[in-house]
Amino acid sequence: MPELPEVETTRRGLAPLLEGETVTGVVVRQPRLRWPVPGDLAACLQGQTITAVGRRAKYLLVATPVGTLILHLGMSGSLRVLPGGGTQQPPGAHDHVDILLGNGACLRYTDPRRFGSLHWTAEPPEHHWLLARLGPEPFAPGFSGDTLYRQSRGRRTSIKAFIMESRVVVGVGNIYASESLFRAGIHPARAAGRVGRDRYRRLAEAVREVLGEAIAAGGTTLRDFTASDGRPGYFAQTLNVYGRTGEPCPRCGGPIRQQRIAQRSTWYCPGCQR
DNA sequence: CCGACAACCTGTGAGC
DNA sequence: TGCTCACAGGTTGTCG
Repeated sequence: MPELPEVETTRRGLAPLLEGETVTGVVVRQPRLRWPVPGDLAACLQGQTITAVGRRAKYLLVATPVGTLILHLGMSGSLRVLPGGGTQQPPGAHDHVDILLGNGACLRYTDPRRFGSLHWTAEPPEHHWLLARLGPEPFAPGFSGDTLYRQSRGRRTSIKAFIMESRVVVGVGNIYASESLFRAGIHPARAAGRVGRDRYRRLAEAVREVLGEAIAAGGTTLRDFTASDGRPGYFAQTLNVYGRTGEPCPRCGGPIRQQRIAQRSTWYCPGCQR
């Protein structure tokens, strides 16, 4: 999926196209996503005017006066706005949901692997069970090296698994975990509880830098991500270690190593990261 | 409570 | 060319 920068890129692309529009219809072709699409989604959204498109962690929040559509793109999801109610582009096998808008456009949700989800809530979205236990946003004051240090005391899990925990900080997925740890000079397999305060301060800064630069570049293009306007992101060109097995480390020139850590492929420089 | 792992899906690319 | 296998951006739930 889209990691946080891709979701934020999608949000920025969608917001001006959706805000102020009224939902005139909802077509659900495939309700079996990560969680079933609510059967009454059409009834909830019908006739509502979209007031804002927000984001919490990797969830997109489409707000209306009476409730919020909570959308997750999973590993392979994407959203596009199509003109002409989408009739000019007949839905493909993985185009699971269309949300029709008053101006004749169509918000189309596509997700081959179906790890994404759509929820509706009439409550403030932060109260929803999916969002209630999330940790701080990386750019919020609640996220810092000091909080990382405190939370990690006694933790024996790898620091890579630790910074990918959504209760610790949201938005650090598999790509940016490797990239952040490289910038901070920390070995991804090191136990989280055995990293000192100064190194956590560097890590917090690295997370903000990496995510911030990726957002500025419009996200990372890998296999199947494109921004909502169809243009690719350009951050992939600036990845230091992710997917670069055997290539020279940009800092020391030694070969980048790949290792399975926290059940996911992980890349690091054994010379620069301790 | 903690940590490891399975599970949910389809598509793609490598290797034979 | 075609088959099989490993792996892919996420997250919850379960088990020991």
